[in-house]
Formats: sequence, structure tokens, C-alpha cells
Amino acid sequence: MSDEDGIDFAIIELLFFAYRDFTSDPDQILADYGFGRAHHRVLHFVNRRPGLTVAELLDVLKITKQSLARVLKQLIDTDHVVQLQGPRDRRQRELYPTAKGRALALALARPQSRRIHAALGDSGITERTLVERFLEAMVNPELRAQIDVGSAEMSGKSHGEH
Amino acid sequence: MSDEDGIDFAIIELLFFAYRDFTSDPDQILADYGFGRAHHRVLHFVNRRPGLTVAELLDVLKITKQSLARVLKQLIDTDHVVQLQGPRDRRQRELYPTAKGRALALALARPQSRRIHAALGDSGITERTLVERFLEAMVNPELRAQIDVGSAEMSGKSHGEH
DNA sequence: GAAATTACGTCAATAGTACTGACATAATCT
DNA sequence: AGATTATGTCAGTACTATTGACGTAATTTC
Repeated sequence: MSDEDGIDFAIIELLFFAYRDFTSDPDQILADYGFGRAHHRVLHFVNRRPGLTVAELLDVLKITKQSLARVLKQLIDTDHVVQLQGPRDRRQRELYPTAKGRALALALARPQSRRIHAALGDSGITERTLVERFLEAMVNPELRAQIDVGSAEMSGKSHGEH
Repeated sequence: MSDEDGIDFAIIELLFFAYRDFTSDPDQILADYGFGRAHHRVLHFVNRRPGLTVAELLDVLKITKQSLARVLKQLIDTDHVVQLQGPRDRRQRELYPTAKGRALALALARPQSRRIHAALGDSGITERTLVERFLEAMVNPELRAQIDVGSAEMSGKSHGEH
């Protein structure tokens, strides 16, 4: 099956194309705000895990503190994200989205979600867990803890990790 | 189902994590060559579609001529890719991988292919076409022509588009 | 209480990948 | 001959990322 040398070029290439177009939707919206893909990622995770600390965010994004700094500062200056002093440890800054930030995060996620639903429909996949299981299995095992698939619960605050 | 506001945050996030780790394998190898992800993409498509022209490559990668220039020049200078004058139209430069280029492309694809096969196995998906169909459906319809899933045929030259 | 560590912020310098705009050359088409 | 096309290249800029160094405040350790 697949290609020469037993390499799965087909899926490798499909992942490239799928991700290229998957990110193209929010990229266009972000341009209006003068934001880039980095802002999107930060905003997404601050929305998904409200109250996470700077260190946790760095760990999820796998970038350095200096790289995050500019992007986070812009999001704070434009009133999309706020920092609150950590309750237990006052050195920590807990990050929360503002209403404005939640609205933007939602606007960015909407076209992506539509694309996913359309793709599930077009491909005739009725069991969405199939795709979820495959994608999760693509993630490095040590890092699966970062995933917060908790579709059901998880209304903020306590998200087990760490 | 899924999350608040009917947005499929779960799969959105899984795509981010899956792609992040999917690209991490070749990134480490590329670092040894002083290459980046851009070199990988060029090398990949030159290998997959030997003889494609510069214009076709730009179309697939969705980048500008100027952006491609530096990367392509480096690959040519390091003897990974060669340019041959187009037979029909001598203005065109057909791009071909050298043996060295093919070897590198293969080395980069190997860990990615292993990850994919492992993920298919771990997730208990026996029908690989399920994943292929989903990913293909994620691509913009107008751009699906770029996909060359033809695992069987397609030995170069004529690839329909344009 | 003093010292070490931790969490975060920031300054400076650099790199990789991308962009727009402009211009040059050679080949092909009209 | 003139227009168009395919490619290459120069200049300038932007965004995202990097490493290294230093500062500050809070917490932990001794």
C-alpha cells in the first residue's frame, strides 16, 4: 500500500494541505486586528484554560518566554486578556480572557469548527471519536496530558494537569 | 455536543497538538543541515512531483516567488535539487531532486510516516481511508486538485492542474 | 532573618520565514 | 516588433521565533 519505500506520503501531504487551509480561515480575521497566528494560539489557550499561568502557557505552546512576551503584551494592551495575581502564589500571573477576548476567540474558532463539521460530513464519518482518537495518537505520549479533551465537564478553574 | 457555543474546540485543539508534534520530528533533523521547515516543504514536493516548475511549486506552497527564492537557492547550492530547462518551454525550470535530495526527503518523511502508522494502530483505525477522506475534506475544494493522492499512478509529468 | 530559588518581565541582538514593490532577462506568443 | 510569460533578483519591511543577560518581587530553605 501507500507509496514507494513504504513511506506514507499520502497522509503526510494531506496533513500539510489540511493544516494549511485550516489555519487560513482565522489568519484572514487576525489580519484585521494586526494580529498573527501567535496571538491566536495564546488567545485560544487562555480561553480554553482560563486562569492558567504564564509558565503553563509556555509549556503548552513550546515557545520561550521572550517570544510570548510581545504577543501577550499586545493582547493585554488591546484588552483581550487580563492578568490577575495568583491567589496561592502571588508571583504567578493567572491569565483570563476579557469579554472582548472571548468574542474574538469565538470568531476565530467558528470558521474552523464549521470546516471540521463539514469535513466530518463530507467524508461520511459518523463517529467523530475516530478522528479524535487518531489525532490524539499523533501527539507525543508525554505531552498528551496537555490535551483537555474534556468535552463534557471543565467549566473553568480546576483542570487537573500539574 | 462538544463544547460551549457549539464550537468544536476539541478537534481544533487536537489538530494544533497533532501538527505541532508531527512537524517536530523532521525539524530536529533539518537543524543539522541548517535548514528550516520551508526547505522541507520544497524538498518534499520536488520529490513527490519531480519535474514540477517554479510556478507550480509557488502555487502549491502558497508563498511568493521572493520567499521561495532563498530556500530554493540553498537547496540547489547544497546539491539537493537541480533545475533543468523545460523541454517544451525553455523559460521554465523543471525541478528535480538529486540522489542526495531524495535521501534527505526520505529521512525526513520516515519518522513522520512511523508516527502516522503508530497513530493509526493506537487509535484502532483499520480503514486508513477514513483518515484520508477526513483530511482531504478539510482542504479547500478549489485546491483539492493540488492533492496527488494517486498512490498508484502518476509517475511524473502530467498532473492535471492548470 | 539571610540566602537561594522561582515566576515573571524586559532589554538587546539575531535568525528564519514571510511579505510588497520594482526591475531585469530570456523565451514565447500575437 | 511588441506584448506577455517564467523566472531571477534587489531592496526594504514585518512577524515569529531564538539565546543571553539582567532585574524584581515573592516564596522557600536553611
